[in-house]
Amino acid sequence: MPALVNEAPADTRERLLDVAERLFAERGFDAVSLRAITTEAGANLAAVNYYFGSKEALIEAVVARLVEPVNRKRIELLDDIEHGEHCDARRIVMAFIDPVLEAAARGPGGDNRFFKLMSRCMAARDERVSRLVMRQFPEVVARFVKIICARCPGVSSNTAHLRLLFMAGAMAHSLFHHDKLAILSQGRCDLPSFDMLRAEMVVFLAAGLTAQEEEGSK
Amino acid sequence: MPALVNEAPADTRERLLDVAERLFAERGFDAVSLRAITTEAGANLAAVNYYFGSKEALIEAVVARLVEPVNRKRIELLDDIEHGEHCDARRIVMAFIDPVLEAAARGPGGDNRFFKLMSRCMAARDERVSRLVMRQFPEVVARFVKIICARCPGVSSNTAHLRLLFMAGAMAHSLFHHDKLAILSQGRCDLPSFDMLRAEMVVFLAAGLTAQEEEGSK
DNA sequence: GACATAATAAAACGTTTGTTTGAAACGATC
DNA sequence: GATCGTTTCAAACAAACGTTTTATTATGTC
Repeated sequence: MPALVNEAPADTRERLLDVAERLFAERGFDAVSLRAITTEAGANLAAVNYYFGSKEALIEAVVARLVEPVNRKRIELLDDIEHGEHCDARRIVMAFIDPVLEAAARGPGGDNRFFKLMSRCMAARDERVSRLVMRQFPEVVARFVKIICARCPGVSSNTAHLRLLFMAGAMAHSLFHHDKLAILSQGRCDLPSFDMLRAEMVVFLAAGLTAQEEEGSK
Repeated sequence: MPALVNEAPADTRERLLDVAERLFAERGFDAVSLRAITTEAGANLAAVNYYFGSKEALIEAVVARLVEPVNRKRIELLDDIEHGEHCDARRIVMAFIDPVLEAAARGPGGDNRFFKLMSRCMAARDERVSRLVMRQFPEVVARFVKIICARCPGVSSNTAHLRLLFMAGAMAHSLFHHDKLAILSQGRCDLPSFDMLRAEMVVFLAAGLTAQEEEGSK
């Protein structure tokens, strides 16, 4: 028994989750085989089905472990805002994106695995993940819509829902693809740090969130 | 020979592209087998490899046929703006999203296949598509960045690149997932029509595009 | 030390996948 | 009408997949 050594191999179940999380983020759910996961985790092929029952259940476990604390933190931040007096739109935006950045910072630095997996979930084109996400987001959506309507003058409930959708897309997309800016810009754009990305996102999204519909103009 | 009848069966190659486009949009590239495509297209399994060489090449052909005219139209609209005198930020946004909506309107009405496939490409988490997209977007990115810098006071090139990323994400995400608003909002949100979605997007993105970074505030 | 339970291991299962093959059918040209 | 290139077809390929099974090892309990 390796006792209390840090970086200990942990138990198999946990190792499977860790490896699966990283590989799913890097390559997507379909492109990662159970063999790739178990091999890299130093476990037997049957281990996934032993601990989780199926690959689908493993995906669910990975996603839940990832999304749940983020949404919990979001609710916390919204509580803070609601109990405060004045409220910038920026704070609403930060309540949306900061828990994601924060959770990512807790993981092993350097890689973007958290971002990638997070945005794979948020913008899930995969029906399995989509169903799970659909279950975990209504509460947080309702809370955001409520506070947007209350604090952003002239924004209806329908508009708030749509703007939330825009925010989610902008965040997921930019977190996932920001490193591709080098190619897309043909080297003409500095790669943004996360602080930079966050700051730019807050400005952009807060402006969009509080935008007033103008009359006229095609 | 069925002569000049409309809705004629067209040639096999074209039918494969049409079916593949629809199925890829609905289920994703990995989830669609060549057997599903060829069966639905009334062709033999070997037809894909006969006409395209591989499944990957078929994907490339589908995506290229889809993205190319959209980006060409974008360039056209940017030309119009550049030769005009005054320029709303809204027109820049419309130059970005309208070609997508327009191309979708040309297809068979009702289904969202074009949106879905388009956003599968734009936000491609699939490496194959990603590479192709990376090749087709730099030109249009450069043009948008140029015009944003020129017409939006105080927006640097770096910021313009990021805001373009936000725009792409917001558009792709909302076009893909707008129908899920019913579940996400638990029925509290009316499903937006495309006109509605477009109008809301223009307001939101134009505000974000021209946002000024404020000093202070955490 | 014997026993029940949990965990790991190796092997095989039945599918499904993309791709290849070789022959048959078609269409036009000389 | 034979011959050519093009297109279709049925069949089989090897590889990879998720899952299951069966046996073995480790762990903790009485």
